[in-house]
Amino acid sequence: MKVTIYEVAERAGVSIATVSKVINNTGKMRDSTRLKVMKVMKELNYSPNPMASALTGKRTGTFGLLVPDISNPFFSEIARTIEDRAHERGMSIFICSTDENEGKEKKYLELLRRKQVDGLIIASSFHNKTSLKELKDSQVPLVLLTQDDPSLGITSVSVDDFVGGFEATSHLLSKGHQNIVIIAETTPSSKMRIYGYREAHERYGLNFKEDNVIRTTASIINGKECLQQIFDKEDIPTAIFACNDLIAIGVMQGAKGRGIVIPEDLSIVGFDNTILATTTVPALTTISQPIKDMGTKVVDIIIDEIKGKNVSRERVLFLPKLIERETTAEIQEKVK
Amino acid sequence: MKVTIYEVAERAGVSIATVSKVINNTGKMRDSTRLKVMKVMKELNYSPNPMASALTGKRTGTFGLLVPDISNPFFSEIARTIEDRAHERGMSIFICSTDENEGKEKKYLELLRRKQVDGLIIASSFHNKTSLKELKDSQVPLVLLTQDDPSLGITSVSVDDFVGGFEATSHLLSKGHQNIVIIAETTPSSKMRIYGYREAHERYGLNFKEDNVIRTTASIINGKECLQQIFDKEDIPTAIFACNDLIAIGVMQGAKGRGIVIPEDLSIVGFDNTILATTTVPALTTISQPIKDMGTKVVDIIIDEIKGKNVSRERVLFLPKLIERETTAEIQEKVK
DNA sequence: GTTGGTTAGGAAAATGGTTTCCTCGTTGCA
DNA sequence: TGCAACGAGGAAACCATTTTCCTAACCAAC
Repeated sequence: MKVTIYEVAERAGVSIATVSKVINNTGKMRDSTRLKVMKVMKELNYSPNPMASALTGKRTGTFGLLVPDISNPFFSEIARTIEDRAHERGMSIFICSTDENEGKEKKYLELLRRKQVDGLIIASSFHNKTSLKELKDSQVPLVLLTQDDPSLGITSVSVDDFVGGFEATSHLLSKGHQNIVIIAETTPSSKMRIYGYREAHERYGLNFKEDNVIRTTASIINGKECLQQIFDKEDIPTAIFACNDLIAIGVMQGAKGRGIVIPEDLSIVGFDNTILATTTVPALTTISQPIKDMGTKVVDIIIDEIKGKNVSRERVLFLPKLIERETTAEIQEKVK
Repeated sequence: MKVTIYEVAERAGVSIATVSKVINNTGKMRDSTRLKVMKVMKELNYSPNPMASALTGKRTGTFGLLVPDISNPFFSEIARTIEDRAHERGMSIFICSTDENEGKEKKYLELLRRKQVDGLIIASSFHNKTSLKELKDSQVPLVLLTQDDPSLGITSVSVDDFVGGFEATSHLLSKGHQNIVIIAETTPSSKMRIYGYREAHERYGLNFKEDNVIRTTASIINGKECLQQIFDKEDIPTAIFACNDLIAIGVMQGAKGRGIVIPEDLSIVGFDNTILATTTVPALTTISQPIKDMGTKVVDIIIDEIKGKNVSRERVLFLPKLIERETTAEIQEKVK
């Protein structure tokens, strides 16, 4: 039922080898022949079977995208730009949500290899560095997204987390806050944000307190719990820098439950600038990542790698930007 | 470099035919043979090349999921449950965002056919009924998700939109609202919600006014614009039923810009119960769809169809549920 | 007119499986 | 002991391509 290369060949009065050459634009032949074949292909609305091509070693035209969780708005937003760019460039993507779980990471990697994806975009932060190294050594075109571990020497595109952490913290410090808690994930990018937080403190001549660093994983509920935890202690902060919007929102909800008024009693800065940051009341001050640029760039890079260009490892860092909305205020207001 | 069926056959001292039979669990053979082959497969960590299998007419183990926009939280949440269930059952998915755009729908359909997906889950509401019919006739296993057009006679799983519209409106009516505007999309499911809205009015002995139906497409900005539009007219409603959370949030933002207080001045009900409904302040009263159940069910159905079971057309309707939060109030409060 | 160099285009192997017969050895029964 | 029936496993065709040689035709030059 599907039209094959044989039918095209027959109709055009040539051999399948010739048709194949027309398809791939290889080999030499008379223009008249090429044109004739192309005409027939058009007539028959023929397009080569990707499975068969893949079998003989050609690309599959697909790549895998590993994210922690596609239902997390940050990742669904970036997935969308990746999807668009990929299709623009003739590729399709398999999306897998790993939940940052080692078992799933491994399983999906296995699966994607079997599907013979041409490349891999990894936005899930492999806690297991070994498997990442293996992957790198195994020749599969590979780009890290949203995480940037210099020690691995893998091409990556991400936001400058250090700067992001620095900006967020500086913003808070500039408003007079001195006791700022940072709620971070256990990922490398969070680590860099913590360094930025630390650096900002130093610039302001303040000491970095290890106690002010809380770790959790990204979810609203976790953010809420952290808030509880923080306010159950005696040393209550005046500001919180949450390493992503989900956590920030959890914090906001927790605060509301406790009758803490934002930003008067507590300033909050998030990270990612997802759609969620615009829908809260008060709207969330957050650090924005240039999602669209990042998605586009990462696709372009992986396609280059697939095509064998650009063998040099590249680390692309986009600049984050503070989006000031309504969850941060001068410390004085509180004193009032 | 990849281990093939030939190597397995050689190591096990059998022919590739036998190995194939072991893989597919077909044919007769001595248990000892089967075991031996299985042992070798394990040793070599062999798994069959899906491309080769697909070439010979077997399934590819993939299916396509067409959604309007994966960055829309409702769809990313449902995509996640679909993804999980699909992987559980050994399938992978290609996700495509159509933006409800005819050109893209067509393009992606074409693409997915070429990729020889085993089936299609369509959550994007094809305005072009013809191509949906063609699809249906073309034998590809097909399930509609989130939309349910009885006239098409295609297997579908969705929420009972009529009931949803009815519940949302009844809730508002029961709170004393008499002038309720409904902001709907131009999709079949919105149509059913409008019917529900209408039915609820009739039950309350109220007339249905065509003027109270506003149409737009799903986005925050559109919701905002609708609010403007509504309040620029002389006949101002006391409640708005938005056919999805995005629009509802737009309405809330628009209201805030105009100094309209929710729910005192205006009650709002959304639809979908996405994560967004929980993050607004006040939290959005909305109609929830059992996303997890729907995602799981749709995957199970499509797999049944792929396997050739369940040829009878099935229409699964899940019951929506009103989640009362903080954006709806008794009309009296306003009078006070 | 023969030789040699190009070139267009084709034959066939290879890719990694599935599947349809076949064959051959064993068993059951008369 | 002889024959049919059956069960285990293999040979080979097939799926839709790509790719590597080949071959034959053509032309120029000697």
